[in-house]
Amino acid sequence: MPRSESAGYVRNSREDVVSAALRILDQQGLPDLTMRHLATTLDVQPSALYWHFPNKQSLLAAVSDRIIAGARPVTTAGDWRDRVRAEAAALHDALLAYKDGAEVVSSTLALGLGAEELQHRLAGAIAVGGFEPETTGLAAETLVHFIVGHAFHWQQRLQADTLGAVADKHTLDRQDPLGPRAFDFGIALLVSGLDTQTPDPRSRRSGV
Amino acid sequence: MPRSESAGYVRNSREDVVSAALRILDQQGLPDLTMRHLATTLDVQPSALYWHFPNKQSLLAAVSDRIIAGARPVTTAGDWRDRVRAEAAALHDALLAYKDGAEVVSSTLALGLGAEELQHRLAGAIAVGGFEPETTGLAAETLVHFIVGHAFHWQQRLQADTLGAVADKHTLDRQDPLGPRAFDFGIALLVSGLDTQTPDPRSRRSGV
DNA sequence: ACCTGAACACCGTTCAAGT
DNA sequence: ACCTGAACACCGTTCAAGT
Repeated sequence: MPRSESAGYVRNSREDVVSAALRILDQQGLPDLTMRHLATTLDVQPSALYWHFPNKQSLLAAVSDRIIAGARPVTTAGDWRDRVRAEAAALHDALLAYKDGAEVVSSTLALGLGAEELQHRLAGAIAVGGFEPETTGLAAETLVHFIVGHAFHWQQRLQADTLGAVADKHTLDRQDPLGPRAFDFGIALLVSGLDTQTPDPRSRRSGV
Repeated sequence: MPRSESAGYVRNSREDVVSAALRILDQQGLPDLTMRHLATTLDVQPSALYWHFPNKQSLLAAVSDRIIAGARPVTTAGDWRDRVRAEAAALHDALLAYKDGAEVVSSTLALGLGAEELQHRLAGAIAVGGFEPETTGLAAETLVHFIVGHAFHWQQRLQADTLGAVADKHTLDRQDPLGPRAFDFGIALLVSGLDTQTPDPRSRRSGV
């Protein structure tokens, strides 16, 4: 919350701005997250935002970081496969926790402006399996592309369904009856593909 | 090319508009692909574009379809694994053939407005392996997310490097020394994960 | 069948100045 | 340390009308 002091205007911290941006994102969506709209909800002129951030893209990067930081922590129980699955699920849920969250993170990630924690958490889980650092990094990158791509796609379908006034209750299931299963399947495919490279063949598993 | 006839203005077909859009995309990039700029290059008022497309999003969907249609055909030689790898490589190259191509296709795909050929081609290759239709569809979807996500990320890094005036010639390799290998690795991971589910276990392979 | 012309309701960003 | 005020250079989209 912005603290008002002796100045004749509201004083916001950088974190206040990010919080307000997240509120707009969640309640209205990315198209309504404009610098002007954001300024209005903060009771401030649009130009004031440029004291906190050099441009909109870096504001979105900060928003991305907060979305990823919201991913629940994961228990360290189980082998590397269980941990990868748990991290993947936690990050997936974090992307879905805010409207258009996956899209924001997707673009920030592509621009290389943030959200590195996504990859770090997955790499940490994979590393438990004792893979080569290079293999670990490559596998984490692959998982990131899948997780973000899936969440982006899924979130859009959810919203299209919400907006479709005429659509009966089963439209969503018909256009992708595999919706929720697609995520588990993709993760299973990647985990078993990685399993194929386990440094210790004695612990290798078969089947998905 | 637009044909001019007896009317007092240029007459463009829908395909002329898409071609002009692709030219802007490739030469200037997505941020410069505005309806107003596009109209200017076609010697037309912005409002004229709305006779061909209901909005910008559907124009971008048509652009996406053309980008995907540009993917080279693939030989039908080899088993399903070879075909999947070949299709994946062809689609990857098509996404990279136009500046910001992956980003355009990514958003179109998420919005469910086109680019279905991407998934169809991959599903066709996977189907050669004789998997259940549901498995085939899920695997194709997983591949699409990875391919598009990787291409998007990679394309942005390429351009960031091009723009970075001060960056020495090895900046790109340093920020992702695994760049070109990441794609092959991801595809290998997915193919071997899928291999794990081969209906005929006698043809199963091990190792990546 | 395809375009003009004019308008509406917006954008992101800069910069000198204020407190 | 954080904001105002005013401006610049843009956007996508609509709609009645023209040929």
